[in-house]
Amino acid sequence: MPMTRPPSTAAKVDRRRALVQAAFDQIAQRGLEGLRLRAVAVAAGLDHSSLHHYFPTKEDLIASVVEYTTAQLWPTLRSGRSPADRIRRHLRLMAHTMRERPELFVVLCELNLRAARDPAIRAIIDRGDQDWRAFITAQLSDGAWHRAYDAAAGAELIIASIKGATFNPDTAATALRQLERLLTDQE
Amino acid sequence: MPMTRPPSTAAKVDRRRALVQAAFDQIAQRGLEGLRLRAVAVAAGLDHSSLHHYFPTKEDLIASVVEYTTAQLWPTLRSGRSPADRIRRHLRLMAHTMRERPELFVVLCELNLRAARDPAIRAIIDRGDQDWRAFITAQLSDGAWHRAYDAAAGAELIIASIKGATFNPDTAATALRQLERLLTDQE
Amino acid sequence: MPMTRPPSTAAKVDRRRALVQAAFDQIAQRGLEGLRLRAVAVAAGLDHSSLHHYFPTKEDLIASVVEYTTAQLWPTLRSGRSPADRIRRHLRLMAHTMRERPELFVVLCELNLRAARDPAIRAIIDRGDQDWRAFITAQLSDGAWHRAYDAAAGAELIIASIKGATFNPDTAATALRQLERLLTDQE
Amino acid sequence: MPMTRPPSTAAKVDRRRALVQAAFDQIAQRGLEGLRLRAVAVAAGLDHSSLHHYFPTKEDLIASVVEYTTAQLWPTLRSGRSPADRIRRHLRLMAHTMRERPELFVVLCELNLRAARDPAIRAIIDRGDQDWRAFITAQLSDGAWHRAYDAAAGAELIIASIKGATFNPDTAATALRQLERLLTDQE
DNA sequence: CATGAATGAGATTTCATTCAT
DNA sequence: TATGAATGAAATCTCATTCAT
Repeated sequence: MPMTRPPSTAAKVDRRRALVQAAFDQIAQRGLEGLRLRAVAVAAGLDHSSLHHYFPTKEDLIASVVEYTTAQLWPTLRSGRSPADRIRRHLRLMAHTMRERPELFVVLCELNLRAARDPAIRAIIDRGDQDWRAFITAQLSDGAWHRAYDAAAGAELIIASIKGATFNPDTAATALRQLERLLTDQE
Repeated sequence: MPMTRPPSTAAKVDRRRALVQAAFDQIAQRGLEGLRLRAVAVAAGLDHSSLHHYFPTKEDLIASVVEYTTAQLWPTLRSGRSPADRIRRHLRLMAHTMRERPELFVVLCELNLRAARDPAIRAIIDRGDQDWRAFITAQLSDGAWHRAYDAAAGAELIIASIKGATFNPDTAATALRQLERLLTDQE
Repeated sequence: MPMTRPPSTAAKVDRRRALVQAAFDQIAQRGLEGLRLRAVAVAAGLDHSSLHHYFPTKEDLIASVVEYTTAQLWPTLRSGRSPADRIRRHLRLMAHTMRERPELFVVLCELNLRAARDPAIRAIIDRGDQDWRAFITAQLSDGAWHRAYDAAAGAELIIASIKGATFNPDTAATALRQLERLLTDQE
Repeated sequence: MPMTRPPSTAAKVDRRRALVQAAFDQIAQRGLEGLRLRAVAVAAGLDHSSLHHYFPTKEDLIASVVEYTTAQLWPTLRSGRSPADRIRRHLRLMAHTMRERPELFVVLCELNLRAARDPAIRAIIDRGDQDWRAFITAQLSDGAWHRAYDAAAGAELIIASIKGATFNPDTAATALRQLERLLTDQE
């Protein structure tokens, strides 16, 4: 029983989006390992064969999920009046997001892990990480950080803490709050 | 006529160990997702069916790998003369191990991720984490840490940093060194 | 807003021709087994769905390829002043064509093979074979051949030799030249 | 309902043979294009998954079919008292086999055709062809053939005729008989 | 105990074809 | 008329697991 939907350009974009979203959800629930194209297609409301119309291969779909996921995160940057304020806001926003949208970090974690073996994913993630790193380093260099310290090293610590906090969602906010305190007490 | 070697208890233990080690190696190389029982059996030098003799199900084998992996890490604790020294040593030892035996952390990462969906693995890992957490908290409470801070929160930060540092092996040492500096400068 | 060109009859015929030619090329390169309608359509410069407008089903397209292919071959007959000369020319022309346009024979071979299982194709090919057989038999009966021999049998031999020579393009000319010598030495 | 059969070594060989035979039959009936592993497995009386136990990939199975098929043919050589007699017997045996076991030639034809695009098959077939060519050339050089002619060229003609005769099973015997007459009349 | 043959469930991918627009 | 989205059927291959031997 063929369901006919308006195949306008907008619809095509919607379909792609729906598929990516569905794939994201699946990864969040069952992990990259448990990602099944059939399930994704069903969740997006179309035949598993049609999925290949939009994403010829599974890797293509995953790549889109990587882009989608990282894109969700970076808009959280950039707000705040001073460098120190921006770092503070960033840490809190991350902790907040971990509570509100834990899937985001779960999926990111999955992707980070696979990136270790998949250059294609590695590339996309690295791109995002570069921006992230640059942002934090800039704030630290710009006064959010005791001059005696190395801004780059500080950025690595912040990034590591955030990534690692993901593994224990319950205590993530606590850990990041402690980091914030440690950093601001240096000023 | 197949030669049946007398399966002494020692030999049996050796076989199990070999299988777990082989599984660990496979996970390190190909990820949990790429873990194939046949490959494990071959690497351990026996038939894939014999593997089921020692580990009836795949999950059983993985559980043993979890135990093996965590067990590799905790002996690294406990050395050092003062609490602050023990924390310092711990951080450096972790950074050192990340360089020397990165597989340990790769595998741990894989297992941590799966733990999110697998209660059995979750339990084993949590057990290890408890000890870890307890050790760090103890040192922090015991003077390794500025009194104004919360030892438990500090422990969470340290754990998160270490776990997260795994994702970027290149900058792991830098990040942890920075954390160490931040902590010790509080004294 | 898609530009709809007036599909004049001439253009329509051209489109069909282009499709058949493209299909022929595909078969030559990838075999009947590797014939993909989408690839054909792309090669002919139109949409895969438009192809179905000209050839409702894959079989229809193939049938047209059969006709096209056989049609390419028979014009090579008929020249020469005497029966013996015509046979000689025919053999040489065939050998020559095998070198110059090997695809023709490759495709013919593919079609011959499928003809064994597909009556529709069988019919078209047989029609061509009949003319071919008749032509050769006529020449042989007409003096190109030692009277003691059976013209029909000779025709079968010639046809078999030519078809079989296709399989080894390198030695095709050699084989056919030998046949020619054998035949003419009988005169 | 698991069917348990004696998994002796002999049985294993039998199973492989059965699978190759079944594959051969399938190719004879439906062509290489129509070869379906499931159908082969069913015809051989086992699960389609078990087939992969014996032949990891489809190509492996096909390779075995190529060997099996060519092996069926060459034993037909070598009998006869004189070179001329051996050639005569060879041609008649071929014609006879074409009538009695036409599948042999159908399959060979399919394989020859695919050999044009598949080097692996090409290699196996070429090996057989070399022996065949050598045998015929030897007989021709050895007196089965008028000295004025080139033995190698004669061999090519014979091979081409036999291969080509396959396409028209009805007239194959006629064509080959005519070739025989042509050759022997040269003596 | 150890082995290898066997299975069944399932995953990705391909492709001819159809249906609205 | 031409397009591209959608479908369903099917095909190859993988893998954990089980069962005789």
